[in-house]
Amino acid sequence: MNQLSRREQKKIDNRNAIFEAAEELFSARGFQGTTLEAISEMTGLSKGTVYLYFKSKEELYLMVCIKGLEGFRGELAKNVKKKKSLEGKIKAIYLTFIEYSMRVPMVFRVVQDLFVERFRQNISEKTLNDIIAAIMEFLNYGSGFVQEGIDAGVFRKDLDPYAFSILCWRIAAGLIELALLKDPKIVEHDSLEHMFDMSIDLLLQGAKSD
Amino acid sequence: MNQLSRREQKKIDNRNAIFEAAEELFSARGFQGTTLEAISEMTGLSKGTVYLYFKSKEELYLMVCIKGLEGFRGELAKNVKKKKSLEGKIKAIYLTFIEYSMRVPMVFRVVQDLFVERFRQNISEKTLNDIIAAIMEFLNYGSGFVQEGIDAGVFRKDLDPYAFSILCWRIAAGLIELALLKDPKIVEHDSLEHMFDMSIDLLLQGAKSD
Amino acid sequence: MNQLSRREQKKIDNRNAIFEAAEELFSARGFQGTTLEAISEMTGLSKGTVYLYFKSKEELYLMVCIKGLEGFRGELAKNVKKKKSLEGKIKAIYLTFIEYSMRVPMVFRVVQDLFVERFRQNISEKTLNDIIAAIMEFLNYGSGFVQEGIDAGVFRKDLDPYAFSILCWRIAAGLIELALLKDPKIVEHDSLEHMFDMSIDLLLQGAKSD
Amino acid sequence: MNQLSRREQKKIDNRNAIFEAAEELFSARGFQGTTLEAISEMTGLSKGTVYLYFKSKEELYLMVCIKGLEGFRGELAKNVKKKKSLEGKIKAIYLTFIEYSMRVPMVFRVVQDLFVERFRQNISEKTLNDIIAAIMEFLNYGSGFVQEGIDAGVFRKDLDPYAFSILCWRIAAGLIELALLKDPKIVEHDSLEHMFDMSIDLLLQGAKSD
DNA sequence: CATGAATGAGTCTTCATTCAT
DNA sequence: CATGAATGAAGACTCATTCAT
Repeated sequence: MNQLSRREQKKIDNRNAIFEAAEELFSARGFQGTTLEAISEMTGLSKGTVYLYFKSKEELYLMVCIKGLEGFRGELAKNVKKKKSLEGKIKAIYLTFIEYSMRVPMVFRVVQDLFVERFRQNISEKTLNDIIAAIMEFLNYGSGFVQEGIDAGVFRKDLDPYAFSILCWRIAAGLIELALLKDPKIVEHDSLEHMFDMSIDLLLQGAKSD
Repeated sequence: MNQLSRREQKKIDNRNAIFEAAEELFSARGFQGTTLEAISEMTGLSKGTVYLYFKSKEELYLMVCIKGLEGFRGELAKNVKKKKSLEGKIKAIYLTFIEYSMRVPMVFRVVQDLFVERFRQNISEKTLNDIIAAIMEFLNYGSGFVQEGIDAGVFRKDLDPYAFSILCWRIAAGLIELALLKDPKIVEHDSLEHMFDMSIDLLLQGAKSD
Repeated sequence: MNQLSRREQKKIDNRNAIFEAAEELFSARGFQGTTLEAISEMTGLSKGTVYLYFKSKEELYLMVCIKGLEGFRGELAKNVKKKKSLEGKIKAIYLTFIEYSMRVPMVFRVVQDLFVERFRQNISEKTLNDIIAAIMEFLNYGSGFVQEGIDAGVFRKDLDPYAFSILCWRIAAGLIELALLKDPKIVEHDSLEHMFDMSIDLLLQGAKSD
Repeated sequence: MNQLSRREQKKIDNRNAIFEAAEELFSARGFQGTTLEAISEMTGLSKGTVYLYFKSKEELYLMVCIKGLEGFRGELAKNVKKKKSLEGKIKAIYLTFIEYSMRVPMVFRVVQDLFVERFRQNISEKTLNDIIAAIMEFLNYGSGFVQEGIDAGVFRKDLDPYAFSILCWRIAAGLIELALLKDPKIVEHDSLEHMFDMSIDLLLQGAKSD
């Protein structure tokens, strides 16, 4: 049983090693730019071994995306639950997205890429749709709260909840991109923290009625 | 001399043809996704000919980026000059950036790419700095007007002009990314136009004093 | 001893299981098209286990071939014995060959394969000669009856018994190839049954004196 | 013009070299057994070059098949025209098939392979259908003459022309396979020639009324 | 200058075989 | 004996780059 468990552990370790290497490489070099060779080198495993754990480069990519999205989903639910007010919940979504993207940039990068047409090449329609569906789920999650706010008279009647969610998402994404730059030639980190708050406050303020 | 000038003209035409094909293809398919084959097909010139004008695929890419930034600079100056009010000028910068990015996505792409490690690998330090300098120049250009606004009492005294510029830039970028998606699975184009206006109005409103 | 014999039985069972899976797969998909993976899956045994019983994929292939030829030999003897008349015996050989080939295509395949250079490459001279010897044994077996027929005045004096056997063999082979096509795009199975009978009747009629 | 023609000639030569190497290799080793490496080595050209002339291994394979079938078609028409009698024409088809297969064995082998299910793996449905269509065209060509014979009262009324064509084809194929064996361990060439005539005579005799 | 044929390094993927457990 | 994870040598195919014409 000890022996078995050592073997099993090795398998799990290998799988994780491949996964993590993939996360890092896909995130740094994108789908096309990442080679199986690089993954195998980084893990110290052979190329063939990668195929024991994932049936193709694309599946591996999809797994990385999905795992990241699920991690985000969990964190989101937790943080939103903590807040009572509608505004607090919406703000929590916004800031959780930013905070999670900063902590697990791979997911952000990978979704960001998929989202830009040119990186879609070589990725199957199905994988694409799976991920787009996940994104839309998050957008709808946010829209729900916005709608509640409209119904409660807190937000403007003429606000399109879905459009507002997208706006928030894209603004956050725009800022995260900047924040992820390791080399802060353009802006310091302190200002960024400030921008995160400033931007969501601005957004919420704009959404409020009168 | 006539002969010579005709030949010279031909050279210029060829170079331009390659340039334009490259702009379109790099912008639609990215660096890796664009093949020399595609460029040569689109221009009607041979693959070998491309190498007479540019010493490598990468050099061509950089040339295209740089030219795009210069084009943007020109357009920006022109549009800003048209507006009298400070707010109008700032809005002009914001919207010119969006409009130009939609029309010549290449420029937008190159700047976005800088954010991603993988593109830095293929680009020399000098070129990188050149492009970052160009970006900061634009940011400072915007900051100038914001500062004017603060001095004139139109904008809040506590506004950081540079940070505000960056915020505008990133918000615009987040939206452009979405807009550049040809396949509007997530949002329709009409809503986007609306978002462009909504976002800058929101930003300016947030910046104003009181 | 009971323990031992149970273990021994298990060994025999495993060997047989591998053998049968190999027969089915080699016959359906050929040597190259059959993977160890498929064999191991079909038997429920691991890939490594296959190597405990056979030292390579090729050895397994040869074993399967040889066993098939022996099976055919047995069936042939049995069916021929049942028939009293010379013609009946010859017909029995012909039809047993066809029927056996349809039921255990592997045997048929291996003999056919011998005709093709590519299979000779992977097979040792000795094995090749063994198989050719087996074929000639069958041909001579048939020739014997034909010779009897000539001696008895039933068949034409000028008939070459060995050549006639070969003719029968090749005709049967030509038809079997067609019949083994699972996808009856070219001819339906009913017509095939008819062709089997038609062909041997034609052959025997042609062989008869007068 | 001399220069141009030398270049053009080189292209034609290369294409032919690839074609011939492919014919030989496909015929000797089958589709799966033939590697691009082998083709490139045999021609002295690089692997990449093969792809300049044929867009895939499969296309090359298809080309080889088609060219062979067309060569056969031409020869067939010529030889059939020479004969006046129906029986002569049918015999001409039969013998032309044999003679052509002996002279250009690649085509025979390649078609023979396609015909056996296991070699179909890795070959697209389209290629397969193209070749099956060509085979059926030949079969129908033969059937036409058989039908004429039935209508003219020369052949038995109950003869199925298409089935008879197939029978002839398979018998011929069975004999050719044997004849193509370079190493005449089983039968000498003289006997084979005799078998070719014997078999068609037998077939025609069987087809005749009464 | 222009061409485009040729190259060969590089990419994903498969699979027979080995070996530590 | 049995396992199945790991390997690495191919294999088909792509593409930036070169070079003879």
